Amino acid sequence: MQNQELRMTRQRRVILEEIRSFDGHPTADEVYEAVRKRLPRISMSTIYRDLETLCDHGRIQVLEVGCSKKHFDADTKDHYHARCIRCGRVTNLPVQPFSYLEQAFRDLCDYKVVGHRLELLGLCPACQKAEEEREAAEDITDAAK
Amino acid sequence: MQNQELRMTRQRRVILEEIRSFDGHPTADEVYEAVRKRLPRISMSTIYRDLETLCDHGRIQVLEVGCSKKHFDADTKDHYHARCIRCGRVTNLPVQPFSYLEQAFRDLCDYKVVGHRLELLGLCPACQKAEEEREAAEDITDAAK
DNA sequence: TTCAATAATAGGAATTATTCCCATTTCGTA
DNA sequence: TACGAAATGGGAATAATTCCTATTATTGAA
Repeated sequence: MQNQELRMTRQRRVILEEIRSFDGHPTADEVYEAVRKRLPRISMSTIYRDLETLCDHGRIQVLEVGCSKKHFDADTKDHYHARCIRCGRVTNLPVQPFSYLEQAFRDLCDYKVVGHRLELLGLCPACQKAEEEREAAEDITDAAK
Repeated sequence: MQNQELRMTRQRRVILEEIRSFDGHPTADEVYEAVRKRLPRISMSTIYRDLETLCDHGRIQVLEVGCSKKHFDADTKDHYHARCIRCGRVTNLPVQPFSYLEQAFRDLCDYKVVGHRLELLGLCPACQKAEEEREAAEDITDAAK
């Protein structure tokens, strides 16, 4: 892959723009919903096909985080992510990847190491807030008994 | 969850035994194939249901590695894994998880951190071997031209 | 330009992994 | 042994993704 010639069709341009302006890293259906507002006739096949094409041409990368959906990232440099265990939101971690880890782990297994992934798990700000409100509501209910 | 009373039915016992004796950490369908040799009438629903039940009771853990399938691990202590990018095989990494990472990353994002996952990516021994053989075969083909 | 070859798209069917539903079976205990 | 609760098997439903195909758009040669 990675041939020069990537036809920048309207669909591909909008997909790329929406991934770039997304707060966090969207899944395929989040890309679809965003793009659909601008190109109402776009189809899910085009979303998936173009996401793959954009990956092949190094314009985006696919994040395989520990959940069932793929996430897409317009920043193609290697970096770590935080993932919300409640809503699935995926956000960048501003740290340089620890390249020495791969060398250090090389002797711990018989794999031919080609990379690593590090993922922080937690509650995103929005879900923390929802959690707190839920707890507050429960306290009121408990107190009323 | 995590109630005392877990009925150790024949199905559950065999599922647990097969996960324990598996080389690496099997997916649900690998568990199914293994268990089926001993209990030919077992159904996929039972596999999934019992895997979940065993998780709920802390007898196994589910590994959410960066791929579409869940893997199951009879070792419920936190640990890191290596995953083969070719065949998907998941194997333990004999290292203590770096607990300090979570504290260190806490200030890098606005998430309420509850854990982290580290995954080494590479080629497992079997896939390395297959790769080498494929390359050797290609060399012969090239030379014959 | 105009036309043919090529590439991309929309829409829907197919596939994969997983979950859900329900009638039947099994188990623990009264 | 018999009853009620829990577990099972089998298949339908769901979710994410991939595949297929007829139609549409684009490119570049005449």
